[in-house]
Amino acid sequence: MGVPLKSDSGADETKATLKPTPEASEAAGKKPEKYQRILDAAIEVIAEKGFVNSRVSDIALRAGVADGTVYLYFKNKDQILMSALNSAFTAFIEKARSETGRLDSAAERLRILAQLHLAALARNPSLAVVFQMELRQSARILGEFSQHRLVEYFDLIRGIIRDGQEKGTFRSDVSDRIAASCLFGSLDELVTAWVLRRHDFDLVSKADAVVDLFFRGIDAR
Amino acid sequence: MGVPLKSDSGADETKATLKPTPEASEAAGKKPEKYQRILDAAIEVIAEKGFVNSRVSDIALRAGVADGTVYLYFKNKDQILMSALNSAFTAFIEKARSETGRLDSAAERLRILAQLHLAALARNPSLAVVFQMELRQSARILGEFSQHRLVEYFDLIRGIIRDGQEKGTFRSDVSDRIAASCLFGSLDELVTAWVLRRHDFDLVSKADAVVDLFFRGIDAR
Amino acid sequence: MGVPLKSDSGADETKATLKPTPEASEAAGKKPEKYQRILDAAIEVIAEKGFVNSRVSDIALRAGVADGTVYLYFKNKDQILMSALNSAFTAFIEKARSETGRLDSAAERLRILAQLHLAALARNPSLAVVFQMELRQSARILGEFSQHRLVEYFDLIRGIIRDGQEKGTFRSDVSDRIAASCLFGSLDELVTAWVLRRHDFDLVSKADAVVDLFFRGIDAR
Amino acid sequence: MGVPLKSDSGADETKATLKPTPEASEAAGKKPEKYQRILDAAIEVIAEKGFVNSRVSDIALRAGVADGTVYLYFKNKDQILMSALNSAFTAFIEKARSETGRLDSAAERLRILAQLHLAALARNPSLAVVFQMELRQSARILGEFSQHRLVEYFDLIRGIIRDGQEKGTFRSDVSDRIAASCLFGSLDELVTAWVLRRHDFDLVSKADAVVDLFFRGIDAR
DNA sequence: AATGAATGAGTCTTCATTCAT
DNA sequence: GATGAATGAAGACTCATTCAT
Repeated sequence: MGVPLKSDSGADETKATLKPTPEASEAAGKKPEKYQRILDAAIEVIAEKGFVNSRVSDIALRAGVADGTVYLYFKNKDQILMSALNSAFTAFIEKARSETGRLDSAAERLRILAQLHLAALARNPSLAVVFQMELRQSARILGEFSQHRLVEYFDLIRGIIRDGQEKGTFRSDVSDRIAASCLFGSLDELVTAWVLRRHDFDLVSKADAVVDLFFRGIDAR
Repeated sequence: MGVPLKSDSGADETKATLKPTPEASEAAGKKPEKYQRILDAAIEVIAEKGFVNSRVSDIALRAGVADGTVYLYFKNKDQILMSALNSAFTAFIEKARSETGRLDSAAERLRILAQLHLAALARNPSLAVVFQMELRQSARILGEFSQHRLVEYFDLIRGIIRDGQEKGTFRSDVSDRIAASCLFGSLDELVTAWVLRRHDFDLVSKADAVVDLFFRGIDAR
Repeated sequence: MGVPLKSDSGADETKATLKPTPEASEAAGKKPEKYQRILDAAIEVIAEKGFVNSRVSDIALRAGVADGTVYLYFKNKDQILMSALNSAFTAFIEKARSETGRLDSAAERLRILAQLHLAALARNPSLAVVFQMELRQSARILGEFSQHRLVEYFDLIRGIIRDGQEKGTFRSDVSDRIAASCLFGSLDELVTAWVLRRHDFDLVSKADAVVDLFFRGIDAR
Repeated sequence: MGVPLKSDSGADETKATLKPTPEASEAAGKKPEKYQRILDAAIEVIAEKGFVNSRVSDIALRAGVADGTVYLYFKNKDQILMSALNSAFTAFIEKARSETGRLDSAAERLRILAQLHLAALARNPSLAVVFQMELRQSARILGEFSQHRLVEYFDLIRGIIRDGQEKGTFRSDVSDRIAASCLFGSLDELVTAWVLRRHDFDLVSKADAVVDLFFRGIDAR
């Protein structure tokens, strides 16, 4: 799974949409600033210890609030992870759609997408850890959330591929679903390796190699 | 990560090597039959509920033994998962090495590898779930096990790719590491989709499409 | 072993020093009242059933708190016993030092000490049971605690004896260590008998007989 | 409490009485040699780890028998400790009675008794540990055993003291019960110190000093 | 008689969640 | 809204004891 995203603190012009609408109704009348602080703390803590090994009190401590305060902003522990993944995802998807939308070439759009994917995670290593390590779990444990959001992302990729196929840029004898799986899987695996190897290489600079391989294949001819 | 494997019940001619060496010395003087039964039960239960949500008593119940008996064969709950991943991995790697070893063409070896990868997981859906969902977790939670074993697999793939590059079959302007990541990631993502979508398509039959895409790329020309 | 002490509820003028310093820093920001309640409950329960047969839930129940609450005040079950012994010991030693300090005659100081020893345990029969029955165990099981605290008490006794020897009140041909052992052992045995015979005689009133026997032996004439 | 004794291996002419009648009927038709081996192993293990921390399997291992075999000779774990204490006690008491019986002077009998007490424990340090550390526990936990056996010992001491009082050797204004407590307590405390200080002094040679102190106190003149 | 694999009852401890202040 | 002390359900693990061989 592993999914690109962009934390609260990064959006440019999309920021306005994200902050004020903390993808839920939880943070009703409370200070959204504290909501975000808890979310950021949660991502850090979960990245360090994993979701199951993270105590709500750890998160509260890191966020500088009391344990009980967490429950003013989140229904339960699961919702914290959910919200963190969700908000990051939303930010990423928004940006991905807007950035790729202004391009014509399907190939160029995929290249940009790959760069955004890697850049989003490279920018926030903690979030990257959470996405690569906790998302699959959550897929089954925390319900269908991730699947829905991932499907959005997959649909974006598949749409671009189909577009390229219709325009004759891409081979049409390949299922767009499988092609999307391969591209996503390639990027995802790269991020996982980057996480497991503790960021010992530059992630974003690998985008071109991956996309190039995806485009041209490994065959010598 | 997601990793192919083959449970006890699957090996053909390699079976002899696998069964008698239940990668552990734990089950010293006890019946290896019971060891395997607990392992199989564990895989099923973990596949259904996830590792953290699986009770040792669930596993014991499924295996038809008393709770305490589990601890005659495994040091603790973590070791059960560890052993399951490990034994399946070993079985897969052995088979992969032997099957690919008898081929000359690097391309053909990759194709076979992809088929084995998908077939191993398709054959044992529970194990597939465990690998796709729990392995990354375990990478961080249960220590470095999975990384070491995965590296073995990666090295196998990379070796074949480098061989193809040296023989001129594959492009040499692509890092073997990145290429291996892409191939593995593509297969892995396919399996994850298959798991999350509850096996609603035939996994093994997709091997050719993935390998073909990996070989030739998506570019129309 | 068996050691006199005085629980929270008994100090006269020394109370102020004892209560505010519940020899622990554990119960940081929590109500010290609850800390003491758990300690008292623990002493009662342990006195009745012995340490190993006492459930933490028994203690919690007796203290009128939830099981988990015990762990807000004590690190684990061992620490409960530790703290009980320690706090009682501290209270006794303080009082013993202050009471004997205001006397001149070594003989008189030993007599008072013996009375305090017996009185402290007679006053809190549960604590007496714990001291007579659990302290030796704890010497080996819970670490060196009891030894250190007992040494304090022995040193107090030995100091008085040496003083008497120097002043010519006591025979000098007797090792102060052995003499202290005999006096302590005599008192301790008396308390043990009192405990095992379920308090069927008045403990404190035996102090004079014991001291008298001890004196007529060690007295220079 | 702490009680003198003499392990199986030490009795001279009393041995015959002890071995063949392993104070119970447990070892019915089994080899008494194995019974004794288990008992000795138990004493060693319990001395090292304490009763509660000793596993039956530890004892079996040390005795060189299977776990289940222990239960052919002993009803349960408690009975092992019980039997160990009991058999040692019986051996000691028998010897004490016979040795003191052949003397006339009450003073001399007490002196010999003290020497036997210390010698019995000094001879078998493991047993000494068990007696000093586990006996009080067992007094309450394992039932009334120790009390009954201890009463035997106390009665022996008290009888000698009363005899001395009647003969005018000892002061009559001292309760024989208290005097016995003091003598026993003094010896017991000495042994405890010897155990806790890991045998860093010679135990038996202290007998005279203790008895001397006791005498000069209780002596009519 | 001896074995030792199997049993399963028993308990300490953790930690998400609540709620009185 | 914020706090954090209190709650108590839940579960991994141990080990005395049994019994089929």
